[in-house]
Amino acid sequence: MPKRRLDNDFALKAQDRLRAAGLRPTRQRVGLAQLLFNGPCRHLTAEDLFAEAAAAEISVSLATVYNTLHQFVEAGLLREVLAEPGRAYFDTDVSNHHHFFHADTGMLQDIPEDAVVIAALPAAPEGARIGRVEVVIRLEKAGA
Amino acid sequence: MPKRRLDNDFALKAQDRLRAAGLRPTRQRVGLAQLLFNGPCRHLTAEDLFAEAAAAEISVSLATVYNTLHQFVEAGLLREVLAEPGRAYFDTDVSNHHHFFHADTGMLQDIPEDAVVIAALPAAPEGARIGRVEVVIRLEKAGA
DNA sequence: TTTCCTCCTTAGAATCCTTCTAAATTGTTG
DNA sequence: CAACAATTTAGAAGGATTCTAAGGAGGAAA
Repeated sequence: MPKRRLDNDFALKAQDRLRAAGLRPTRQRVGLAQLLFNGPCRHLTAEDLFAEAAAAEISVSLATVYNTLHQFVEAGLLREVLAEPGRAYFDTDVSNHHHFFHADTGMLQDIPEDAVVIAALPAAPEGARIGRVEVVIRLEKAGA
Repeated sequence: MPKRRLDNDFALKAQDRLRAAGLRPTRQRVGLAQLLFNGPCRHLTAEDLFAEAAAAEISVSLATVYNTLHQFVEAGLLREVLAEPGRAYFDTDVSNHHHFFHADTGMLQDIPEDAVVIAALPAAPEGARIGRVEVVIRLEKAGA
């Protein structure tokens, strides 16, 4: 039984994950997948991930970070969240849930799925079907 | 009794509206307010409004359109809606309602308030209060 | 109405985030 | 290992929005 470092384990898992999604497990994609999916779920921007990669000495260009994030969204590995205009946030939690958005800090915070109960939805207009229902609760500072 | 053209009536209404919101009724703000608030509610971008102003021969710079839109949001005359990353939409309907977002066309469509019923919301985190609850229902093309 | 002061508008540059480009590299398959 | 297609890259390009510094306009008071 070959000895393995933890890093390699993670790398292998990431590889499988990518292959399962139909994405070639390149060095860059594996590295980014490790950063994204090892550890707890969180929200980040492309720049955030680019900085993390640099810190982790994973050599990758910003263009590839953008490409990879979109491919991961496409593949269902990530979700894109709308919070602020002019900046895209990505959520490593792809399960069905909603968000608080702290208007003062620009921070996103998860809301567990069952904390929001939607009792009625309209029918989709002709020719369309409902893809996803996204609830964002904007938060202001308390003493306003 | 002085004779008045319809335009002037609208202009007077817009002036009052601006004054009530604490905004000086400048030529540009009055013009934009007329474009925005005469006629049915709708969604538009800064560029849309800039083009409408040009078409209506209201001389105003793009910078002022942006400034004015934000001031109107601040004053509660408009709402900003999140739909696509990288582009801000403004909604002339400030009443409580939600939106369909057509993923293929980028179009926003209003949902009457009572078509979405939210039965439970989480409490706001410590130090914050809930500002607004925004529901966006993403629509895909039907045959997908 | 004239003055004065402040707020507002402006054109253009600047900035920010994101995508594109064309060339070099890498993964995969035979 | 060769060959091919997919991927990565740096830098340029793009689009939306904000900033800047200067001139212009509202309106309160004289």
